[in-house]
Amino acid sequence: MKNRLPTLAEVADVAGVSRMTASRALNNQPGVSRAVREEILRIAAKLGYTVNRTAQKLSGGKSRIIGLVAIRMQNPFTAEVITGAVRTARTAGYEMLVYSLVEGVEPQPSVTHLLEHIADGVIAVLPYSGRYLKSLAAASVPVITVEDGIEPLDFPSIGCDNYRGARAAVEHLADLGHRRIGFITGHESLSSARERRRGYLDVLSERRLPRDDSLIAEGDYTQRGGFDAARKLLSLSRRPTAIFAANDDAAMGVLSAAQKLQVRVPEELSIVGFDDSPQAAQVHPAITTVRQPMQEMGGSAVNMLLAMMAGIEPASPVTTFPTELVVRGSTAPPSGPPAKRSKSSRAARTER
Amino acid sequence: MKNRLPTLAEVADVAGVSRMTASRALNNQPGVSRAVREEILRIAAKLGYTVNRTAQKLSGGKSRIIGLVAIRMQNPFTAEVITGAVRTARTAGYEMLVYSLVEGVEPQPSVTHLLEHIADGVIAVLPYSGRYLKSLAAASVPVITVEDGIEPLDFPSIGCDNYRGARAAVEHLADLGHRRIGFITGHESLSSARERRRGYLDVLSERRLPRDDSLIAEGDYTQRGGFDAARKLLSLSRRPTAIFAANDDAAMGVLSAAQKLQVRVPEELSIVGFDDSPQAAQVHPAITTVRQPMQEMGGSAVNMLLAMMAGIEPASPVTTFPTELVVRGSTAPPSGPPAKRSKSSRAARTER
DNA sequence: GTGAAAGCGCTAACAT
DNA sequence: ATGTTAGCGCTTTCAC
Repeated sequence: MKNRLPTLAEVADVAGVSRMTASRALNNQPGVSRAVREEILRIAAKLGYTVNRTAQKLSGGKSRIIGLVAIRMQNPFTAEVITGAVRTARTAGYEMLVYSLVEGVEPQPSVTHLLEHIADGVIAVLPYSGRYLKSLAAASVPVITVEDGIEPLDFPSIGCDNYRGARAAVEHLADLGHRRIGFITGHESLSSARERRRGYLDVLSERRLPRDDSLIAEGDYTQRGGFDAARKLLSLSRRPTAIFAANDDAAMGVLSAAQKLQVRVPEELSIVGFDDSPQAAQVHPAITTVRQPMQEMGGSAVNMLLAMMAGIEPASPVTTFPTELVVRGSTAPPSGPPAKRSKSSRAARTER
Repeated sequence: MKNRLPTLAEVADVAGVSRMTASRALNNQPGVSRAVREEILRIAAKLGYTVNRTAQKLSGGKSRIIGLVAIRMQNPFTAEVITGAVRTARTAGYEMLVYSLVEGVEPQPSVTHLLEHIADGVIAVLPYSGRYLKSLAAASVPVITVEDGIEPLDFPSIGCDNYRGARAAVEHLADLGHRRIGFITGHESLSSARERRRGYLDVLSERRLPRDDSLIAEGDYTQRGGFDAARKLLSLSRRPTAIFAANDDAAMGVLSAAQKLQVRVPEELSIVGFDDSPQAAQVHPAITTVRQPMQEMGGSAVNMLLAMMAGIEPASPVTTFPTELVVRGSTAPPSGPPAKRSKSSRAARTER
């Protein structure tokens, strides 16, 4: 623990060359003879030398580090994005460092300064709010945001098609024959939440399904929020036969609530979520959901960042990934006494 | 994005002082008149200046950054430890940066070099295997490990009392009157898993409960592993009336399996987990578990690291936190036809 | 191919 | 109370 880490100078000394030669050899740059280069590499390995990337950055070079800020890195969406980003970054020879904001702990005035000093580029997985946007736009290194919702802003960002995803979810339920479809909202301050709600409402009116505001319950993208909202919906005198939750965490809360209230899923209640988080596939019944390719989105963020670092601005600031409905055990045609099935249930069968 | 970040020199220039004076003012060091100090602070704020902590570190000072390496930062144990660590670090004026290893992606030869170059100390949340231990022991900055299992090694580490925790879990089931208690193991390469198993076996023999190897199923601390193991246990001709899973993820897998096989919990099957992960409280029924204070453990790691950075070695290398049984809905006395209740169920009542 | 000089942003140590 | 010098580990630029 008191050991100093080996430096370039030490490697150079042992090899009997200048630091520049050692630097070139270790960075795969031309201008070093084969023999000398190999000798240097051997010595570096023996000494356990690793370049100090912050010194590299300080001296005007690249650190080959990508920074990532996230607000709650354990939430499934963020975690998956990070995993995808780490994978792609490492493959490209970059390391990745995460700066995690924790609720209730005041961060730096600028959430990116720390990473800007260290990294060559920054990925922000943050709710796309004005609070953070300013510091992102003024950054000294390329920044790209990954969000499950994208405002049409002039800022490089990656997201998914929330509106169509939500439509697919509700259409699936309608196709199955459901007519009373509840909705649990996300954080309405997020555009993803507003888009998903819009998708829900549009399908309702297109299919001429009754729009009943009591079927819309406030959620906040958390499991607990989904649980509470579902309790409300399930205690209505005419309760919904299906619930579309704005994300998988909330959908899992719905499932818990149903189990607690002894409402059988999917027989008495169908549930659809959004995200395709790993957890959603693990519960029983597994949750039908709208998949967004979170790992790919993280990987794509890295690739775009790499391009931006090379001076290539993205063709379009906003990159939208398509979503895909994943049908699992939590959805089925309605079957309780209140449901009247007719041609709608036949439609379901043809579609699937 | 092309903006350079303001530097100390700029602040000093605007204030018309030397860089040293600016540095002293910004770091709350003595030797600056009140008036000058306030002026410098004002200017720094206006310019949006933030100190470059890597330059601070490079120049021989402290970066006031704590690094944390973790192997899968989204697993509940790690995530909770990180949250606790971030909270404590920020409170102490430190920033925290996470280096996340991802399965299937080869990391640097030394997993800590990168962080050692940046941080003043490193917290490792890694399986305590020889693979990583070497680089930790040889680090250039203080390192402490947080693990759900601790080998008795001469290395600063924080863990919990897995053996007693496991005992409490199994005793709880025995007290309730269960006699056929299954166990789903963790990764047997981890000492936490071996300790929990030992606790299980010891209680079995102390209580003179039948030891039946078919009641022990291999798990790996994952939900999927718990699911598969539970399927095996639940398809035995004489299946257990209770299952103790080596952690909460596995316990949630057991719950899924039970629900899939229409085995009612807790009426026909009691389930106990380990960790008290947030998720375990959110499912239905909520899972009885052995709580280990993960956030506190993370915070404690930061505090000990801070002390070590100040030259104070921990009194004992190993810090063990106590565990606590948290009884929730997933456990109840056995009641199915196979169970014969007698004095054991009475014992349960007296104890609880 | 190889090396010397200068400097990135900052702070100890030593001035004044 | 304030400034100067030197140097952290590295890379750029410009020699040879």
